[in-house]
Amino acid sequence: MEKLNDTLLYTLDKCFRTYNQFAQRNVRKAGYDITIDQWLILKSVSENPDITQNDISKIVFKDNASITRIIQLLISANYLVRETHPSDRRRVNLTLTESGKKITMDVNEIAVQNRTTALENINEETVHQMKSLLQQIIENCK
Amino acid sequence: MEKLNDTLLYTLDKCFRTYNQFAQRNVRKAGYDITIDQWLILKSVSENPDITQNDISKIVFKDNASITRIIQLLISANYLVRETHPSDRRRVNLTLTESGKKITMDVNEIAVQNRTTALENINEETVHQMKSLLQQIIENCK
DNA sequence: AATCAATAATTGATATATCAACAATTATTT
DNA sequence: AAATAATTGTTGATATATCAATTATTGATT
Repeated sequence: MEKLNDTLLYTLDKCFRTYNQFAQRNVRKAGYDITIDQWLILKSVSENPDITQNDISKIVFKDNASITRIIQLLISANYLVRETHPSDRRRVNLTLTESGKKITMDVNEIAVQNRTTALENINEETVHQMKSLLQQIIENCK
Repeated sequence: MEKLNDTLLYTLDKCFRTYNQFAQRNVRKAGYDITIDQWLILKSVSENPDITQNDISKIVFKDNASITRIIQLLISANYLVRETHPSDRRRVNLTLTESGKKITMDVNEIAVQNRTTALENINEETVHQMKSLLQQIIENCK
């Protein structure tokens, strides 16, 4: 039985978790009481104002149920407003509040900085290569 | 504000989740009622019989509290036995039961197969490159 | 030996992940 | 139009993630 930590996917796991913790720590250190996951949802609403929760779940790669619950928190934190969609009453209409807009932009700056730090000393070409590799793995897992 | 899904770390996230779901699905399809995370813990105990929970948490890159709780489940599923450590009573002594040993090996086979599938059409050299890149990112996040 | 610091593990609180079951609404079929 | 299917979202149950606080024990200091 091969050792646990020899595999690429172990390193992938570790990298993912390390980066997540790093990013979350920095957001908190900057004084924002929001998780990266919550921010990702705010961001996708801000980028696509007419988005459905189902679409969000695909974009951020999470379960529908998780999205519902994260959105409930964002509403009670007063970052989002939910109304029923005018033309399709199954859907919900999500709108960012003013403080929702503000925190989305503020945290975005931190996120950009996080990525810069995380990718320090790694050149564009390598990043590009890696992306297509990851894409290949994603395809293989379907 | 740049688009969500352009970044390397978004792809990393997606890849990680896709692989995890893929792997979990296959384990379940094979009839084993165990999560990948639980299996990882069984595996690290089997590889290091005298391991502490703290060490496990470092190896599988999770919080101490998570490890405690996952181990509680593994004990009630009768895959693990917990006793106090003879020479240090703060520690717990973890031992795999027979069925624990069996499932660890069985799921290992599936895991090997999963990795093979996930890494299909990707050559050794590229995998190697990617590992060191991920390692670099991990370093950058410290 | 008594005190203090460090280590190992647990517990509480809250957030998220996942699956399954469900309700409401809309779209399609007959 | 009525029946059926598909879509959108919610809820329940359970597992895991994370932080903070806590207990028990051991190690180090004085």
